[in-house]
Amino acid sequence: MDGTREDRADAMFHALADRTRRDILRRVLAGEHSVSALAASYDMSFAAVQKHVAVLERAGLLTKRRSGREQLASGDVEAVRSVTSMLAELEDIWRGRIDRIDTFLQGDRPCPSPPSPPTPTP
Amino acid sequence: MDGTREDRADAMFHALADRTRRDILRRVLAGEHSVSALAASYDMSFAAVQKHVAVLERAGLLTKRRSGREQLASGDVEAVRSVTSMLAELEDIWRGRIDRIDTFLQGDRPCPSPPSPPTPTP
DNA sequence: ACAACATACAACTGATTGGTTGTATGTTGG
DNA sequence: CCAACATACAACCAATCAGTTGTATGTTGT
Repeated sequence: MDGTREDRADAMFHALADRTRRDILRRVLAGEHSVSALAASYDMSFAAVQKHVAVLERAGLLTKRRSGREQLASGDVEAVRSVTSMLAELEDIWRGRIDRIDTFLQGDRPCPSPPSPPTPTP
Repeated sequence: MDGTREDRADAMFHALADRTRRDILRRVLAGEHSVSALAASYDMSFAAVQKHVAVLERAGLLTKRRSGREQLASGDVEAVRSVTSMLAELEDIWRGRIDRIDTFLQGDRPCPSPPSPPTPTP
């Protein structure tokens, strides 16, 4: 049993499930920002913003790079794309349902239950 | 001040940030399932699964339809697509950064700070 | 050197979450 | 009718979360 794939999905969707973090992600996708520059934009403590940045970093959506005494955060668009591809998988599953209905209406084969994903029982 | 847009995003990403819920979503995107049929697939109580279904429903990722004594759940692919489009917005912002660098390298105009999204301070 | 800045991290709090059990309400097949 | 089924919902619990304050550590400009 692996789980690292699903763990990554957990971390990414969780990171995106907070509007402050989504806003931070927008800023760092637009360009590098130091943590304190980010913190200045929000009506909360520096430590709170720092934690949000850490959540985004753990999820891989953001990377940090030292520059003197500042820590410059930058959004990782590849990580965003990997989330998009997870959603694309969901769409594919849905498309599979339609295809199954099509073949059924054509009297083709008796609905051969699609290649269901690992079907974990957590 | 609205917030409903961001509220929807909160609900959707939160709903997706749990592997059991993602698994349920896969199943109901593939085809209708009653809540008890879903519950039978997981090693947790019926009530727990029922709550997961409710979270997905509140996020709009799933709709329920009564059929006799059963409640049939079906995945809403349009909602999945709306999440995809939120991610596409993020990618666009990133693309904007690249474009700005391009125009800068062309000595075009002095980086006219992109049309930053509402920039809320939560 | 040192004061101001940028960051990191620990400890605490209230709210939310994911899970449980128990109970109540409809629905159906025989 | 009624027993078995499908769902709903409340109350509770442990864990996690989002925020706070406080303290420690490294960096820089003068």
